[in-house]
Amino acid sequence: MVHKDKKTEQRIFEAATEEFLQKGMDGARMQDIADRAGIHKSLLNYYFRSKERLFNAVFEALSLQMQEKLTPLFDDTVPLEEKLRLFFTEHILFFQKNPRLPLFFLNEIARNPEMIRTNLQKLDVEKVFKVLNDNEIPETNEITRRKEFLIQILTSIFSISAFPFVAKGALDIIFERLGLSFEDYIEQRKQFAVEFAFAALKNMRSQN
Amino acid sequence: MVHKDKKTEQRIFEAATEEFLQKGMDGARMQDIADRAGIHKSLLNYYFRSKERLFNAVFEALSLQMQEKLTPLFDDTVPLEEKLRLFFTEHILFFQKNPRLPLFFLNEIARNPEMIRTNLQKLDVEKVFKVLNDNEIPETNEITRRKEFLIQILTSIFSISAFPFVAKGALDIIFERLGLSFEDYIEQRKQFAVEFAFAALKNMRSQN
DNA sequence: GTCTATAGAAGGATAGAC
DNA sequence: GTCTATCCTTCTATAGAC
Repeated sequence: MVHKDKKTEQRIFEAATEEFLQKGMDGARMQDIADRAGIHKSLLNYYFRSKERLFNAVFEALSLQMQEKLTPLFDDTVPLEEKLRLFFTEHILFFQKNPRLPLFFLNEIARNPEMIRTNLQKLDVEKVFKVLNDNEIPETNEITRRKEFLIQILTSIFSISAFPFVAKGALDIIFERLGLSFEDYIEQRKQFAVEFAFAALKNMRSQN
Repeated sequence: MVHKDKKTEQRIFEAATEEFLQKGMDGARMQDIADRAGIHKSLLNYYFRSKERLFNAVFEALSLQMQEKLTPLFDDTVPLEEKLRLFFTEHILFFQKNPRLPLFFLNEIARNPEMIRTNLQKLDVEKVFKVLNDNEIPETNEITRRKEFLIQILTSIFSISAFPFVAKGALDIIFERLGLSFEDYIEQRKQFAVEFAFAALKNMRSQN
């Protein structure tokens, strides 16, 4: 529930963010957003005109937030292992605070790629490549092959921190039967992710 | 579109599977399912009584299919690298044929964990552990720590093959800007996944 | 088993009073 | 700016003819 003393527009926006994150565009109800915000349904249309516009406002803010948090740039002088540690720490902490975000994000993109495409104009893809330095990537001959290889590595690294949150629902069920807790698992993952990724990169380099 | 010569019930079921996979429970429309099947809307209720029951039937069949395909058991005599190759080949091929399945699955579980829990009674969690042999897991002292460590490894391995499909929508946009294709990326991943996971496991073992 | 017709409910959006 | 009342559309589900 959103606090009463904030401006109505912001209360609506925050309530809508919660509702959309939890139920997605299709599952979210304008009535439920109004209830969360503690205001009348018709005010949603007064401030944001339609459900679609309200959703777009929320989605745009969230994807901007993700971009800022998830594409950190590292100095060349930072050693690889330390770089991975910073990378995973930042990612996992962010997802701990926003556990529903990755699944929401991927889901809405899949459901409506055309609408989303216009919302992602600002995404600076080149920045993603700056996460690793040249000397940390196994050598290859051609430029294209190298780009493809880098993408394989980056998606693998990213998946190590993002996937547990995307799969949280399924993992909760599995962990319950094994007597484990998701929270502990995530705490351990901060360390494990570094070791796993570092071991992989170190070993692949020496193989090449 | 589903073929006319099949039994109505099966045509409905297949049409519903397509619709639910594409739009999810909330976004799917009974009218659209009927259109896909080429029959009248009211027949959906005649055969499956309600949207919820139709969804449950589809979900149960899909999760059974996933379980069968995604928890292969390996012989102890198969070497680790070969085991990983078989594992990733089977997973990625399955996801290539059913690219929407992982996102659909994780999404529906997140949206409705209670309803889903009853649908997953048959999930044999212990089988998941049989993917790796004892001697392929870095050594730890306590039993619990060991179980936690194994889960870290298995979720990492699983994410390497599943995450690209979960994130397909976002990757499509990124790849488009980089002049890469998702299909090529997946083909390359069959080989890359083995190398990455093998390198990580090999190096973590020697570290311990 | 399949169709037509329609009920009944829910959800998004707007008009208008205050 | 905020609320009440209401419209209109969409969607699920059912009744009943064939």
